[in-house]
This record gives sequence, C-alpha cells and structure tokens, in this order.
Amino acid sequence: MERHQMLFPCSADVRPPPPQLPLTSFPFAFEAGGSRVQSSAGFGSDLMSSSVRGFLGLSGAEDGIAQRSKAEYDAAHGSSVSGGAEKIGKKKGEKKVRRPRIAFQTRSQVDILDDGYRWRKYGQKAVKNNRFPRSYYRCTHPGCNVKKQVQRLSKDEGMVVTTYEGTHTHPIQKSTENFEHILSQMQIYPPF
DNA sequence: CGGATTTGACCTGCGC
DNA sequence: GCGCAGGTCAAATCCG
Repeated sequence: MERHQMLFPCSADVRPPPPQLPLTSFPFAFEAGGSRVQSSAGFGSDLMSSSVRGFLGLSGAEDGIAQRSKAEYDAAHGSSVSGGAEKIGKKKGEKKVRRPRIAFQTRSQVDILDDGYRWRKYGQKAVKNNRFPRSYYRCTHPGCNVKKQVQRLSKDEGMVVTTYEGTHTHPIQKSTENFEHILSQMQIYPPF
C-alpha cells in the first residue's frame, strides 16, 4: 500500500491527497465554527459543541458496513466455521459505500482516548512502516456502526493517530469535558 | 457470569 | 494471475 496518506478526511470518495501535502493538513470539520483552528488549545466551548458533533458524528454517513457485516460475510464466504467448504460467491447488487473518515493525531501516552463513547476492540494488525500494531475498535452501541482505528507512530511513539469512520446514531454518553481534554491534546497542523 | 480483549485465520483490494 | 498488506471475524481467554 501507499504511505499513510489516507490520514486525511477523505470525504465519501477517497481521493488521493496531493503529494505536496505532507502529513499535516487537517481540513476537517473544525473550521465549521468560522474561525480557523490553529492549534490544540484553540477551541472555545461553543465552537466545540458544534464541531464536536460534526467531528465524531460526521453527518451524512450511511452505514454501509452495517449491512455487510455478518450475514453478508457469511454469504460471501460460505459461512460457518465448519462449513467453509461451500462458497456462495459474491453478493449481488452490492455497492461500495465509502463512509467519510477523519483522522487526527494526538500526543498521548495511551492509545485509547476517552471520547465519551464506548468502544470494543475487534482486531489488531501489524502494519508496514510501523513498529506498532494498528488497533481496530467498534462502537458498542447496538445499531451504531462507527469504527475507529488507532495507530501509534513508530517515528514518534508519543504520537497516536486516530481515525474515525462512520456516524454515531446515538448521543454521546459522557460529558464532553473529557473530550475537551482530548481536544486540548490534539495536534492540528495548518497546511502551510 | 457477562462483557471486553486477544489472537490467528480468512477475505478483499490493489499493485506488479 | 500472484502476492502482499490491510481489514474483519470469531473462538478462546481474561477480567471485573
């Protein structure tokens, strides 16, 4: 695969970022507030309430993955642990739904940021160009299919890249004060 | 005991 | 077409 250029909030369709852009551009919802967010501590509370929603709650996302979860996986791969022999081929009218993703970097000692939602880990994978494994989490709320990936950078092990994918279909569980704290750690690099 | 995590297997997409 | 890398599943295990 390529580099980790996909760090960026590629909207519905993944368009490759211009090569000139380093890992640093950060064009996401935070600008919605009107003011440009320069760096971590720049968030006002009111700005937050709106941006946070747009942030973890990415609007307009469809649960494409929701449908392709178990049933389709089985159908496509000849379900059942024991009955793996028969393959049913692919799904019929399957369309590829790409959900918007956003990624950001935080400087943190812990991989798991308490963003107010409950996450269940469903996988971990070693990735190329990185000494640290990437962890895969899914929101535990029933019907909510938001996922996130957490990856610690090998070049800077104090840096954690978190990628959110999908829309929460439920309100946040905890107060956003925690989140405010997270935002304060967030590294946002203005495109220069 | 129930829910979360670990971990290896398996699948898919993409580049060569 | 093949191989690699990433992403997901699910059984086993752990922990509160």
